[in-house]
Amino acid sequence: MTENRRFELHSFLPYLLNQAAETTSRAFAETYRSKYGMLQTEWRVVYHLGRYGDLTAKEICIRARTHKTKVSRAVQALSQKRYVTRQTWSEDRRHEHLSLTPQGRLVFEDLVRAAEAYEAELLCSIPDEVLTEFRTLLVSLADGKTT
Amino acid sequence: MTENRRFELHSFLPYLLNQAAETTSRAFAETYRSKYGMLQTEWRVVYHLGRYGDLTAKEICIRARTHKTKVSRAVQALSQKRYVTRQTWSEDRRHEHLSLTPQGRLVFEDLVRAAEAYEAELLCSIPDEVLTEFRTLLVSLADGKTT
DNA sequence: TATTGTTATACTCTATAACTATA
DNA sequence: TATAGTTATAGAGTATAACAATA
Repeated sequence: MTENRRFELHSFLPYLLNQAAETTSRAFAETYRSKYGMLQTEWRVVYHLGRYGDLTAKEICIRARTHKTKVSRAVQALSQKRYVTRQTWSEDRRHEHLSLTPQGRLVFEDLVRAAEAYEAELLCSIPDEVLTEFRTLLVSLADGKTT
Repeated sequence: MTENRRFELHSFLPYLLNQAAETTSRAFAETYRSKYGMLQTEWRVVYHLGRYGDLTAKEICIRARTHKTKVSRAVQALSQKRYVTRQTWSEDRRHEHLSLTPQGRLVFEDLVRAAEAYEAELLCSIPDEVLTEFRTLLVSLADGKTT
């Protein structure tokens, strides 16, 4: 900390991260919103079902670090849109197996393609080593580790 | 883009930025919230008045990239807390000059110290060159520049 | 007509508590 | 009792339109 450098909000990391997150998320959110009428948690649920196969709501909560109330409402919305089906498991009727419908799988595949293309565009000018370092730093900040 | 690497949400930049922004912002927000009962926009308004001197609401909107409705409500709240005073300008009665009260200035100084300490803690293990590069990247992402 | 600032409204995201049905 | 999932509610952030007062 240099004593004679004044504090600048515009270099303050939480502020910068917020601005960057807002800008980059908004553009992608516009994709799943306008094409499929989905919200953020819905996209995350579709992603996890598409990427890891059928899961219960509980498993999605853990993998996506998302609270059960959010997952519950997302699944309800996705079910109404016919992107996800729910089936009570006979051995323990508290669990529901969630699956993508064929239509839901198409949505998943389309959104993954869109996400890849969008990220490639965002990062086209950044060398791989820098990007790796950047991601590592973001993960450690996200995990609340100061080291 | 390597063809045989599957897309991972957990490396997707908007997702990572969101997580990092959430974690780092929450900790600092807890400071101005619990000590002074302030919300995010209120802290930003106090910061701009403390850092740049008296301003009109309009000027804060421009500098802080914040919509006038948010600034309006923040100023109202700060005025009730006696951190900010508002004075209509005689030459153009549509403008209001906003100033920190002495109490508001103490809040500003305390929060700037807290922000500096918090950021130092967040970044203690990151070399200066990396940090500079990191900030530059965040600014360009926040500005929506792909280059 | 244009500008500064306020009010109203709605939507998204986050967070928590209380509830159900099952076990 | 504990667990999976639902419903209700509130706070915070974002966005837009309509408005009043002033120029």
